[in-house]
Amino acid sequence: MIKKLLLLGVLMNGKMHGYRLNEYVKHTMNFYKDLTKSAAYYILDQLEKDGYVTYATEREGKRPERRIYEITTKGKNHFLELLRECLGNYTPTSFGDDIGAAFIGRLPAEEVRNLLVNKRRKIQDQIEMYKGVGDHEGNLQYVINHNIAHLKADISWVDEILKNIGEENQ
Amino acid sequence: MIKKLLLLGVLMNGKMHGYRLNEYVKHTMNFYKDLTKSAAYYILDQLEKDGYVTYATEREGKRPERRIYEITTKGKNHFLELLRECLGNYTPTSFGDDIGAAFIGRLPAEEVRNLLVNKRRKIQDQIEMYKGVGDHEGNLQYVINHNIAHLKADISWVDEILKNIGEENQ
DNA sequence: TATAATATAGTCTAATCTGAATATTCCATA
DNA sequence: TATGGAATATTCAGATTAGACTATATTATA
Repeated sequence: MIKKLLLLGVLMNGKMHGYRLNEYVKHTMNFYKDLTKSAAYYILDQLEKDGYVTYATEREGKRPERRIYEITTKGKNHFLELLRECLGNYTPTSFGDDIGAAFIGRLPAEEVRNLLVNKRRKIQDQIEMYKGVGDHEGNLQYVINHNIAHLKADISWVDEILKNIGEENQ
Repeated sequence: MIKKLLLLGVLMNGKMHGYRLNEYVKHTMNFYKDLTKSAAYYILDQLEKDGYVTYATEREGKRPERRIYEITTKGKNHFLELLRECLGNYTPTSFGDDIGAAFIGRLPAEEVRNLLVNKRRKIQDQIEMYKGVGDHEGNLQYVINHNIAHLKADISWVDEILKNIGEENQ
């Protein structure tokens, strides 16, 4: 559902073929990491079956054929429906790293400390990455800020655990 | 992978049958919403095939048969491996709601405002829910704090957008 | 200029996941 | 005491996903 919204949303900007769509998501909407190539192609198929998009086949030089997807009127309406649903609801997020935290007591404090320092570094790298890309066009800036805010919350969280582990082990 | 860690982790506390495992995750580890009943059964099958768990079939009264799963030594080692991996790495999170935000300009500001107010309320409800459950045993408290921190970041984020939309539309 | 690496464009299979279905028992309530 | 709903316990078919694979073109490198 969210992935359909994503693909329809990109197609709202104009026609695009599958490969380009994937590149676009990968580079411009890089904050969303849950869409793989093949899933995108699969979803485009679904969207086409439901009449939300149509495609024309074309070929450039001797490269493989490609399908230029275009959103239909029905698709535009559907996009707006999905958008309303997305904006008016809250999608609860599961954090995989919570599972590790829940079982943290199963490893010696010393080892946990080292592991968490690594985690912290990787979170910091992500933050630098987002800061590095500079300003995005309008709405995307919201998304970047959102992700940075969450990453900072993660840093604080790791620090809280590190602090607690430190105290327990004196 | 994360789901295997979760199930093995619960089984580290002792034997349990599938149904009970699901109940446990649903109630005690309710911060993790990405494990459905049937997925859990599927993963238990996998774990059994890989020798990480064994099971004994039993029946209580005339209820359906059930499988009591028990973690093996191999399983315990695997659990620790997965735990190290989880604690020492950072799993990037994708926020579905970001997709909506990215296309926010496709709806009139007035409508967006109303929708976001709804979203905000739902986030607030989640926060109350977490605060309502009270103190958890040791490590789970970390996880609850983590989730509350993220929810608060979401509230601030929504407020930021609301503020911006307000200004644009004067 | 041969060779390697990357970009283009998408397909395919096997693994995984979801939601509905099954079948019994327990409990409340009318 | 009949009846409807929740709890127990899992299975199954069909939807979805991930990751490897195909095949050519272009660019970089030695």
